[in-house]
Amino acid sequence: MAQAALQNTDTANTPKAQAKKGRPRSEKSKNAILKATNSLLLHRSVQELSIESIAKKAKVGKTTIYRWWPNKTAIVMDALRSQPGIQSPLPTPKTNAEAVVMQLDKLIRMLDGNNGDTIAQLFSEAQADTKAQKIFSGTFLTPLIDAIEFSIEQGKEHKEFRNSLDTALAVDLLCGPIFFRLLSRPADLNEDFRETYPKEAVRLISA
Amino acid sequence: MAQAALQNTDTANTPKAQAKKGRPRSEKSKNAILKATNSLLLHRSVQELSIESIAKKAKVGKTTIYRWWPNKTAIVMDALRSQPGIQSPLPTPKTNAEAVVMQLDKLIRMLDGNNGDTIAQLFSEAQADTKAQKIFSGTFLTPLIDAIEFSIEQGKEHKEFRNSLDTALAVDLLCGPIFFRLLSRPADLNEDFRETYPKEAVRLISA
Amino acid sequence: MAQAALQNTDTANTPKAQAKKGRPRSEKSKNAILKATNSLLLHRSVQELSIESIAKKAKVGKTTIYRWWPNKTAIVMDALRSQPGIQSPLPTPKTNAEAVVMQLDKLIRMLDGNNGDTIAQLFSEAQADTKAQKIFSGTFLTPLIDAIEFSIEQGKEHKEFRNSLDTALAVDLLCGPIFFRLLSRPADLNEDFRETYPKEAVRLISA
Amino acid sequence: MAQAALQNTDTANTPKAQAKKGRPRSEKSKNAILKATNSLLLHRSVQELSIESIAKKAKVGKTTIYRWWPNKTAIVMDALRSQPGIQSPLPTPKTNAEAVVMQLDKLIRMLDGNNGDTIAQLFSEAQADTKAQKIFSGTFLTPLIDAIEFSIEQGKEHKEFRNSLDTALAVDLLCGPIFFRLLSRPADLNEDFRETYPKEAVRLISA
DNA sequence: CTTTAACCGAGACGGTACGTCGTGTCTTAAC
DNA sequence: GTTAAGACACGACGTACCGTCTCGGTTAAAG
Repeated sequence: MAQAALQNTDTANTPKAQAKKGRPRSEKSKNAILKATNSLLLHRSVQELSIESIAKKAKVGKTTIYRWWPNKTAIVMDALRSQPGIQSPLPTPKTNAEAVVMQLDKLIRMLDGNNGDTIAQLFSEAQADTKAQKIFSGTFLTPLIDAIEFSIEQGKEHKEFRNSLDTALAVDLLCGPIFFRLLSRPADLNEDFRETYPKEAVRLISA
Repeated sequence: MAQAALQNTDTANTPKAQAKKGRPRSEKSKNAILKATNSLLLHRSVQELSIESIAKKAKVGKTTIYRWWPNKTAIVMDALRSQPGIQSPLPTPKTNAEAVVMQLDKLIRMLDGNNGDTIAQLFSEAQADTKAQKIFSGTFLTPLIDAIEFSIEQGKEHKEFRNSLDTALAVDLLCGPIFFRLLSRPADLNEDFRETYPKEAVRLISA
Repeated sequence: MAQAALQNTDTANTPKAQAKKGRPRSEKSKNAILKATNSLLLHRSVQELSIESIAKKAKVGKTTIYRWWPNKTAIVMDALRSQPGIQSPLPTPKTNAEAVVMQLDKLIRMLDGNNGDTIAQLFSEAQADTKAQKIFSGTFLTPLIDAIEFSIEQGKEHKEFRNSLDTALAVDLLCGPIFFRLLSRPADLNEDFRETYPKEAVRLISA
Repeated sequence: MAQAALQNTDTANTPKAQAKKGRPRSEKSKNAILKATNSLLLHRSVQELSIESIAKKAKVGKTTIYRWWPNKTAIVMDALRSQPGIQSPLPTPKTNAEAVVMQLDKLIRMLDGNNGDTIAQLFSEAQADTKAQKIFSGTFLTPLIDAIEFSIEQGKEHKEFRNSLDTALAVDLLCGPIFFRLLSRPADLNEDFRETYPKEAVRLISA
């Protein structure tokens, strides 16, 4: 589901009883790094953000950063996730069409505002850097697409959508315009759009 | 019109007869720079492309590059434009709906292949860098959007599209899915998609 | 006496019966550290030798090293000492002049070969680092100088050397050339030199 | 001759008419670097001296340093050379023995004081680092040894020294004690030593 | 047919950030 | 209380590019 996007992944990786040796990871440093990252992103773009500046601001060694994150994209994704209010749960939808509407609404909400810029920039970096690509897709894009695909498939089974609907194309039709606005005219990704677009879009593919 | 996108701008800047003294701009250097840029882009991304590497490959002073282009984005846009076969003219469309289909077809054609990656990367850089933003929007995005908007407006006048259609939204609905594929699953931006999507999309907004 | 040089100092620090609590020092770790140090020094200089590499090679925590040795110089000195064959006893000399000759011969023997490089490098490190200075002087240099000074003083009492001989200067005259060769042309610190120099040097200061 | 030691070498490298392209080397930066180096060496050892600190103090890019000097040793040697008063010319000696005395006197003078420490440290670094070795030997040690060797050879021809004298050994006997003091008891490398040692040493090898 | 001025290549310049390494200290669980 | 493991803050390394700045040397229109 859409709320899986931006969900922290490192909660599930303590399978049973790891024989941990050595000094454990410092939660303090981790938090300082994420906080510093969010703070710096208020005034600069992801590309302008340097690992050194994060380390300096967080009063942390660069090594500590490199030890735990493979690249800048991964840090920024984690930093976004750590923001309170990102993970609001969706109310249970009655129909699959309604579920899609809610997912789109949530997506627009997430992309509107400061984080929108940051996510647009991450989307960007992913275009050039394979590593960033993987991180961004795996953490954000794939969960989002999967959730919508799932709702559409379900909707097809429940006869909410016609069976001839190409699921992949439907996802593009639903999400594409949102991202296109984000990337080309972010100012138009406003409340007005959020209120009208999701229903309109779902109506279109239902036809 | 769509063919305005990627159109060279430096044809219009010789207003009349500029009484230029001094050595004129070296066409040889200009071509060497654009050629080197295209050549380097075959093996690296736009972000990996450095001005120094262009200068070195083109056997040209860095100054010469900085004298004529404000930033990397501008060089790359020029380099793309300089490729033969980019500027194929469209056949005259019979209806405005057909015009839109042709424009979308051309867009997909342009984004499919090597240049697609490069354009995606330019789109990216534009997210962070205001200068790049201006160059990319002005040279590529705005002409594209304008052309489609124009066709839609004309179509509304000729009753091909309903008058209640929000032109801006229609552009997003038409172009968004294409760019979303480009950025999220570029492999799916293939010939098959090119043949089916434009008509389907126009059909949708005509409804 | 010269044989005091490179003599282990930690034999005297078990006064009687220390009521030691807790886990005793691991001899195994100690030996592993010294062995690893000697092994690493075969392929790299003292300055290139890192505490981390010793710890890794010896499969030992860095803490263990820092607990027992104050610095790299101390480890290396201990490692040199731990090599078999370093501590050959001198035969009893008949005269003090002969004693000096034997001490010089032993010194050259020690500096010739692999250990020569290492000692030269220790000598070096001592120039910059006060701690290293103390360790190196106390463990190697001072015992050496003291022993030679002692023999000369004795020799002056026994009329083997003239009374006007400046003892400190004599030590410089005897040892200086050896170290100068070591540092400037180590290849010339060979067997030939070892056979001729000590006698010649003592002859000179006897005049 | 001894005064060749520490003599700047970059005065002779403009053979005739170099077709110099590009921006010429900035003398201002060069001087700032050497000055900063000397200044920093007053309070720290050569090993403690970092390239970054030089760059910072001299307000110069690190690249500029790396462009012109291969390593720290080379910078420090140049910095020493650049000090005024280092290059005092020797008065013409009457005999070769006198020449040697004067060379030793000059050497002691050079090693006494702040620069002595620095040279001792350079001597040190040369023990471990092959590159440093070459620089130090070529710039300082070899010229010094050559000069003394030359005087001795001349002295042998003029019957000032006996023909059976081993020139290399003589150099060790003359210089060794000076360096040994420098490295082992630098405080004893004082004016008193400078006044008595050279004559005494030459007297010894003349015997 | 010389001036004159903009252009050109080369490459040095002060900077910033990179990702890595080693330092000496620290914090665990295991013995 | 020591040990192995290994995380920590810190600082320096040498490299790559940035965009700017001199140089000496073209090149062509203007005088």
